[in-house]
Amino acid sequence: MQISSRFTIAIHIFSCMETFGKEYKITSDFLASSINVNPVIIRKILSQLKNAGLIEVARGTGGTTAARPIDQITFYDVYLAVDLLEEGELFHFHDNPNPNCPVGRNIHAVLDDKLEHIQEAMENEMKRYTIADVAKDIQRCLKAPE
Amino acid sequence: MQISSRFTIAIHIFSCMETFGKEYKITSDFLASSINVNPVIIRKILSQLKNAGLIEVARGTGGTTAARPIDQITFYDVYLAVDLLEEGELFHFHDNPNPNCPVGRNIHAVLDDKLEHIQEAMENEMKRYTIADVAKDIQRCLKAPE
DNA sequence: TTTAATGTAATGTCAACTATTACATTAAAA
DNA sequence: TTTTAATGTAATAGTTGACATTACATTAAA
Repeated sequence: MQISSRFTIAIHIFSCMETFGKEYKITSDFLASSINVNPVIIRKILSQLKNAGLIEVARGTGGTTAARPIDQITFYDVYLAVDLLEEGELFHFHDNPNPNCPVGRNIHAVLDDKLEHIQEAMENEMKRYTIADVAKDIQRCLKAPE
Repeated sequence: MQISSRFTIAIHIFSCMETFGKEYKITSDFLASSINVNPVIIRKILSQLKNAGLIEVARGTGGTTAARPIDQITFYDVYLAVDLLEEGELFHFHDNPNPNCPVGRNIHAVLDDKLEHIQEAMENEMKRYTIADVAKDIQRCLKAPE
């Protein structure tokens, strides 16, 4: 199972906002064209980012801006916002191990902390990257000779 | 999107092999009863573990054993074996960013190494745990007073 | 030859992802 | 005030993967 493309799309959205925000109004159609997915998908993700307090979206007139400085928006913030986990658990544990079996009775207690450590390792690495890092690298690409 | 329960089931399987292997023959029915899923699901996972060279399965007579010392079988080995990733990629990147857009043209190049680092952080943590760690903790639970 | 396994094909249900159409709502601008 | 160009969201659909289940051919030991 892969992590949904909503995550990379969300990063792409922020990158467009940063790169084009001064020149263009950032609408769902504009974004859909750069990202190449349906505008309704974009609006859904924008809605999630808004609910997470990461962006502001103007109704009626349209347009989107970051709700705080982009060097304070980490990959982890975005990851949480687009709602990729059920109950915050990266691993889907099989639901009903047999309580009458010594292993079935204890497997959860024994595994849980290890799985948490793994999830944390991933989340901590996600916290190390910000939208600003991406925007900066995009700028560098644009300035570099083809 | 969560990581499939095939992973925790596989760990459970190894735990049963280690805990009960000397006393019982470890069949798919035996495992299915401890794990509480259909025996065919177990056989599918056993087949994946076998293909990855982690276990040996006896046809006809039945029974399963680890193919090498369990302190040399890491969570990462199991994770790879149960085939959770497409092309080894944890993140599903949106497929067709617009090549005519400066951001769309560069987003992949800019993001890929960051996503790899995140994936690696998770995988490295997975390599730190072995089946032996789990088996040992199960033993401790069994000895402890209720 | 019997028996108790594994291996696997076929089928089904369900949930999530992504796409798409349609339209009510909004707020600025004309 | 009307027009216009957005957003918000419901409804529907196709596709895929997870997991469940039945059925049965194959295997190898007893």
